[in-house]
Amino acid sequence: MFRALLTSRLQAAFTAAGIQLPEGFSVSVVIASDTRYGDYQSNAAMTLAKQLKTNPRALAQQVADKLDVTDLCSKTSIDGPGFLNFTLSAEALAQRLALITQDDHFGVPQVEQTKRIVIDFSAPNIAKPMHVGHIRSTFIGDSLARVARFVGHDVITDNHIGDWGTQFGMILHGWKTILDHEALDKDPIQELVRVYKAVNAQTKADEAVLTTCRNELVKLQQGDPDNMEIWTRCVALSLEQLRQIYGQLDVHFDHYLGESAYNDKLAPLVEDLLTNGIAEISDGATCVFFRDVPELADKPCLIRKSDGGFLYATTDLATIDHRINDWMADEIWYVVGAPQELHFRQLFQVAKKRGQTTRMQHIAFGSILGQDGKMFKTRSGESVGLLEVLDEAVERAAAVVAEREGLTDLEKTQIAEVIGTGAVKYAELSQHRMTDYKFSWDKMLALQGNTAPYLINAYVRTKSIFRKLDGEVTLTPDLTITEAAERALAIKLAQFAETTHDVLLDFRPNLLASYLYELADTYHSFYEACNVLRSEGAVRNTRLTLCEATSRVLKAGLGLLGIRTTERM
RNA sequence: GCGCCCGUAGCUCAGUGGACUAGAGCAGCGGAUUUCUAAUCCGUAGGUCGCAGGUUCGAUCCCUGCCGGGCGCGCCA
Repeated sequence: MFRALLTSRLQAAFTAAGIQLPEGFSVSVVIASDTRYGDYQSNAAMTLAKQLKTNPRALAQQVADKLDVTDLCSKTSIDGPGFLNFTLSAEALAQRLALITQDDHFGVPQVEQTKRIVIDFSAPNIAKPMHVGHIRSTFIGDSLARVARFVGHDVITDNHIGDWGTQFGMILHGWKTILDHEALDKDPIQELVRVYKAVNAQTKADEAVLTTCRNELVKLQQGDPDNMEIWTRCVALSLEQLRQIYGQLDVHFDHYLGESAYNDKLAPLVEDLLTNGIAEISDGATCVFFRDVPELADKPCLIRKSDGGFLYATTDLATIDHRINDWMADEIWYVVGAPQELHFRQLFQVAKKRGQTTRMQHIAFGSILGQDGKMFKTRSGESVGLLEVLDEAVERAAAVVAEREGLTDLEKTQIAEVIGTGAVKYAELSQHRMTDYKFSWDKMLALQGNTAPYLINAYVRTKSIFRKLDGEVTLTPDLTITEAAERALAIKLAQFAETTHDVLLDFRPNLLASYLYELADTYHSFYEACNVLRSEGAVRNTRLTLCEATSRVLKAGLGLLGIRTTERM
């Protein structure tokens, strides 16, 4: 990619100019923010001059004299207080373009060191419907998994479903007293939710019910056959429904290892921690204290309740063991909401105490808020169901597709599905993961402007051109980039490589989303300015190559966001 | 009380690892098509980048304080 190439060339120029780089100083070249001066820029001379207390422009000149980029750039310049600017040559761009149309990875370099990365995301609870709150973890996690795989990592996706929580006390009691079997056959989750809510309400009114529920839970945890059977059925029913939703979303997991998978590991784990002196008993509960970590000094991590029950952190620790010991994970990424930041800091500290050096990363994200600006309450309050959102999205897309001509009903249905779900995914992924946002139907389901259909439409436009060619696609290396719109598109296409790698630097799919939007925007402008089919010779060939490259990058890029494309719309 | 995150156009949000006019979308206004299918394009209008200091040649971006909002802080997950 150009950024990496220019960076190493610039680095070499510093060395050739005999300039000693201070410890920790790295020469950086970035895509130009102001394209008036060039396509790439570096402020290395300015930042270095500051440290060395010399004149930045003079330093830049010294380096520029030694810079050898004639094979990449048609022009380099020193501007303003000492910016080094690079303008790519038409030849270099043309070469790059050809590569994008041929390379399996569209010119995106593979990582030098492949890592085995376990990504933990989505993690819905059994016996509860997925709601909009699951959108973020599911889509961000899925996208990061796709990007990590694409650049060469060995990724394991694991859905750590909540199949062993205290909610089962209520469900078990409800199952035995108020379950409607007919309703269960019809819509299992809906019936389980009804039961759960009903019992939950009972416990509020009657303490005795709460006690009964607790007893049911204890019996389950002790392996009571009846309760185990009910639990097994609940899990099976829920999983079936979950898989269906994931299928619709095109999200796939290598494993569905829920909390229950670690049940028999918890007691030995806690014993082990006590034996090693990592954990201690405090007020009857088993805790790990972090007295040497100031910010956690008064925030112990609880791993066993005074009644002997295990906790969230206990299961997570056992899960870490499994991922490290059995899966040989080099890294573990947790795509979980920001409110759980403290939990993960504690968890990682415990792992550290246990001598585990695997890199663990909490990829946090902000909350989806209701219209009142407060978090959707998953426990008591109402939230919007994920299925409901998807159905509505597909419906709205279908209304638009219905007016199109030349499409069969089946095609229309498929297009509406791709566009509807794509719109929902894009609405999430185009947003910075840390910002909270208010849930809005209109935003989530918009089909115009900066949305999935806008990007898919650009792809469709590339496809329709090749359809008109009717097989006559003979792209030759004979490229001449002359028009401004052609050049702008070529440069955008080349930046796919940088963007894809940047996504993983800070786990931000929205960088890719906004890149793809810009690419589509640039393509739409190119499309208006440069007619492809009516042009001739090398110009036509160049434009066709641009279309082909755009087509490939859009499809691949959207694919990395988990968004599918259609050939027509 | 302590900690974390956020505060950018009417609305919803990007962005900036320091450059002259801070970007999109939606909503508003004005244009473009007997097309390579307009879910498009072009133009226009709209912001003292929460407030106050500090560092710097230069800060929306870094530092400090404050204000506003969200979330978290021992037996839920």
